[in-house]
Amino acid sequence: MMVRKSKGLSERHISVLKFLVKYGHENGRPPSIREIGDAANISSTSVVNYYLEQLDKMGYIERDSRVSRGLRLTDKINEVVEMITDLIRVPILGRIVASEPVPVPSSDFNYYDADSTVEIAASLLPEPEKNKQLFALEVQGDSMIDAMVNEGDFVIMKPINNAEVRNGDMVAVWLPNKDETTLKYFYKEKDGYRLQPANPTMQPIFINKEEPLDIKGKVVMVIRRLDTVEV
Amino acid sequence: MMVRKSKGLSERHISVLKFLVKYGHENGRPPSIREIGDAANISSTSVVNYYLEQLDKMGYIERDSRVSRGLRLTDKINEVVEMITDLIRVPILGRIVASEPVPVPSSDFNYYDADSTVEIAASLLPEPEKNKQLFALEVQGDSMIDAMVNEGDFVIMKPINNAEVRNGDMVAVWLPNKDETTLKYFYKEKDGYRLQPANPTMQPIFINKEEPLDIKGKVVMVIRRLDTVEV
DNA sequence: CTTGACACAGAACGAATGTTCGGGTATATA
DNA sequence: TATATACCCGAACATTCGTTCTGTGTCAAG
Repeated sequence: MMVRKSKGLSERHISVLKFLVKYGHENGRPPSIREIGDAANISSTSVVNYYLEQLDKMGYIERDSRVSRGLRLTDKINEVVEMITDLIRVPILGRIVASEPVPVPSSDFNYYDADSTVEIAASLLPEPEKNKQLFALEVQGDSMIDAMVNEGDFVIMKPINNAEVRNGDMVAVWLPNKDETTLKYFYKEKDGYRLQPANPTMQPIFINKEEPLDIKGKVVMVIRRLDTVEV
Repeated sequence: MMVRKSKGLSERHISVLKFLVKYGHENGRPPSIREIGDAANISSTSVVNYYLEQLDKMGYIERDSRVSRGLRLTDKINEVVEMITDLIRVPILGRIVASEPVPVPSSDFNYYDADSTVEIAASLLPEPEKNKQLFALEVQGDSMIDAMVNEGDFVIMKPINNAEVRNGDMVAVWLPNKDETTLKYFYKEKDGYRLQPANPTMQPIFINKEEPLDIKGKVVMVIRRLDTVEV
């Protein structure tokens, strides 16, 4: 039998909320009661309704009577977002500094220290990025300030090479001629490449076709931890 | 009778798309066929279906057969966003510079030059801000750089006074003691106020309770025009 | 042991909703 | 004039869907 919790959200509440988030994300509309039942292994529509009433009273959703798919998640789900979001653990491979090449995942070996990971919500990632081999780099110093990225931030990257890059991607680039790593928006142009800083007050770098340029990865996310109290 | 357009979107297509955007924004779910009919003055569900089929073929929406509210807007609506979004014309009252007080709308007179306006999509504004007396200021120089706002940007503001400001608002403040206008996040603290720059690398300003401080308006939007080609 | 709250199933009902079909009108084209 | 096409209506139909009602089993408090 199911374990009964005295207060708060039971497993069923959580699995319903999870499904509401997932379904809405995938379909752009709320699910029907029967769809919720299928997903949460509830065989009776009345029981689904029973749980939806509770979630309504608890303030997690709002319902519209007699309207198909008439429910809406409220801001309160943010309070339990850890319970309902699927987290992806991304290994922190090292640091990113202007003066050094960025570490990249080794293809043949897959050992990562369990401690050095960051967790990111899968729902925040674009679909194609989800099950890729993502990795994280901690930003050291303020040398990435022209990418609006600061000391202590984590840059989540997807490994891609020079052939896979597309215009407008923010990429980590190693410039052998300058011995420099940089985070820039990438644009291919007539006679070479333009690397555009995210900070609009700063000037782009132009790279000739002949110059070497080594794209290490595409930035899919930047995380700035704010749990430390700021004055 | 209705004017027939040979190609592209007719008035009905547009009014349907408009309603899809509006309804989805307000209710968090797509409308039913009959709801679309009511909004677009189409009396027959079959005619609504007829238009939805066309919008589907044209790529503006995707449909799921036999599913209530089974439709979804695609990215292609962005191509016709000017046609389907309601625009609000906001008067440009002048410039904002660090060394001068900001212009504010005069309450007794309401004449604005028709040329000096910016148009913003109503859908991008929070609901309560929509029908307020908004005004725009063009940013001159780079003195607002610590608010991540640059030369040429437009700052859309809602006039509010010292009593209406709430913690976390980004506000335009005139500091008589310094003869300075600044854009900062506002926070009330024990013994005064903290004005926090949007740029995290810059330091906040602390204002004592006794010091004068004149809040001119709340920033509701910043517009950076990118239609001019950048090199 | 009785009682009542809780969690659940199943069925039935009616309203909401998508689909389909026959028919109608205006405009343009051959 | 004949014909095709786009646009539109109303009605009927079949699902989908939300709602409601009856009943069952568990468990803790009295």
